[in-house]
Amino acid sequence: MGIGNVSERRLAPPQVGVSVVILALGPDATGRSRLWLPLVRRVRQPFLGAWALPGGDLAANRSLEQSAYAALESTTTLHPRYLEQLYTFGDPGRSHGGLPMVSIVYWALVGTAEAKDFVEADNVRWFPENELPELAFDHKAIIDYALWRLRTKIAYPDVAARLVGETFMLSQLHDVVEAVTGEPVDLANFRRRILASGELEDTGAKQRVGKHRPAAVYRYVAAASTPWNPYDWLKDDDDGGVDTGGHAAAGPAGPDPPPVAVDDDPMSALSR
Amino acid sequence: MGIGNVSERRLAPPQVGVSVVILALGPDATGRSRLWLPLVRRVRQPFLGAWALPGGDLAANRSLEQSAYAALESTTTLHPRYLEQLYTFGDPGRSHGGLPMVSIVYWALVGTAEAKDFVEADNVRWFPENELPELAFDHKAIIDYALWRLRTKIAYPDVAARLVGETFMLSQLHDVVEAVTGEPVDLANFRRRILASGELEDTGAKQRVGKHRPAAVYRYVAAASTPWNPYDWLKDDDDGGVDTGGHAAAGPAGPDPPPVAVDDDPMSALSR
DNA sequence: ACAAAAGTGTTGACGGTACACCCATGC
DNA sequence: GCATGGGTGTACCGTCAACACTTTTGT
Repeated sequence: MGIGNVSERRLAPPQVGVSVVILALGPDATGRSRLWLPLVRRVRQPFLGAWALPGGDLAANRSLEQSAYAALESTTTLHPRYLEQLYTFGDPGRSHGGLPMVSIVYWALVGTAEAKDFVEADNVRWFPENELPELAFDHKAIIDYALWRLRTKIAYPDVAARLVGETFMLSQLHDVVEAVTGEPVDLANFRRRILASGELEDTGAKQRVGKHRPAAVYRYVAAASTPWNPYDWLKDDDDGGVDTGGHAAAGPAGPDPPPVAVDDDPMSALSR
Repeated sequence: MGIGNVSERRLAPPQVGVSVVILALGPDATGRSRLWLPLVRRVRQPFLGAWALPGGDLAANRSLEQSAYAALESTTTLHPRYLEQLYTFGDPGRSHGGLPMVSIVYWALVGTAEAKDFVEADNVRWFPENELPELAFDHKAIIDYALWRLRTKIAYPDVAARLVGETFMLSQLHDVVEAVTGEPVDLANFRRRILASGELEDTGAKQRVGKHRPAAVYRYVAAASTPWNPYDWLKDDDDGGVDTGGHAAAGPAGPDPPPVAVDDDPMSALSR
């Protein structure tokens, strides 16, 4: 669009995009677990040819979450098991010469089980978190921020659980936490803490990994006081006073507000 | 702008606004402390005449924070002591008939000391949190969300401190916490916990409130591992790898990420 | 029997809560 | 002295880290 001079461009409404930081577990060269994320190669200026977060313009008839989901679909067929708004970036200058740009950024977790169908299309590639290429705009900083968020939340059973498959052994969950934090975690205490949360259910199945004692297989079940996001209030506003559930259980240092439970049907989060 | 039919309007870029939930302490009818917030009366459709959050369009040459600050200035001359991005709302239908609208919402705390100059302009009025009028759009839900955020964070010394004046007695801080949470808090334990945080400094001054023993006067001093926001990474990205400081001190259940320390000079947060 | 991972028990440090108590001040 | 809030002491309890220990499996 040919808006010519500077003063006119200042009045032009900023472009609004929705981007997603998609995180999945995968093996690194040595076989250890590591976080991977898909990036897309830019096909236009600025930063033509550079790698960037998946994203797109916000369509006016879609919710932010739907737009984030659409961006996610552009790089992987995997269903997100977790999708949460991360932050909105909109400072002038971050586009480095393009139009002023507001980016509403989400972060998503996808299960590791399915993560092998890393659809490597022409302009999409998965990178391990510690070997990122040069990134467009301020996307490197955004990814770092998303990783920080993940690391501060990985202690919560639901977050860790959404990085593995539908069912899992406790040792898997433990590996995930150690991979994400980089810190060793006492397995015995981890077991107790995670089980005490009441958010894991023993499926009854056993799984043998080596030639050793088989481990119990668990499934994640949402806690009674479910995750919580601003849309709950929006809904209440419309249909009047539904009990929002005891989020007070989270306590004053609780697992901060707007996570969105994307259960097993990923569309459930989109139809709110 | 005269975009006529529906399919064209869908393609129109959404309007981007920045709004602020401004919170201050004030007395209620019985003299108890209570949260107050300023609202503005809408002067155009939709929701003409209804009360709404202060806000404005996002100017392309301003940062989000600057825009939030500008919105704040439209209702009060008070300087924010705390300013943090709350959430971005952008679902279709929330504008109830207007253009599709994305609202990037901040929340701000202003000190109670100065809060008496509630500039009650024609179209601005302060309301106590429990006696809000009918609100435009989904602003009621947004305010409820901001209040929830405040209540989950009020246990942290810095948040509580920013709701009172520059200096204060511990009993004042205690009153604030009780007013915000609505729960009684053991004063003796509150003292110890808050002092143990290391974020309060004894000014040496004493203040007498009744005819009783005078109380020590404290001042808030930022902790070594300071508050933390995404812009830190953006800055690091530009000038290369400055140590971001030990935000790990917050721990896994820590006081979640993006608060913005608005010290005593409110512009300091805007020049980042 | 042995190796290796699954899973349990025990202890002690720490932080928070409840509540009794002393201190400083004005009347 | 006595009332009133400022400020301290202490005992108890729950949570969690550390780490020794037992159990179950395959070879």
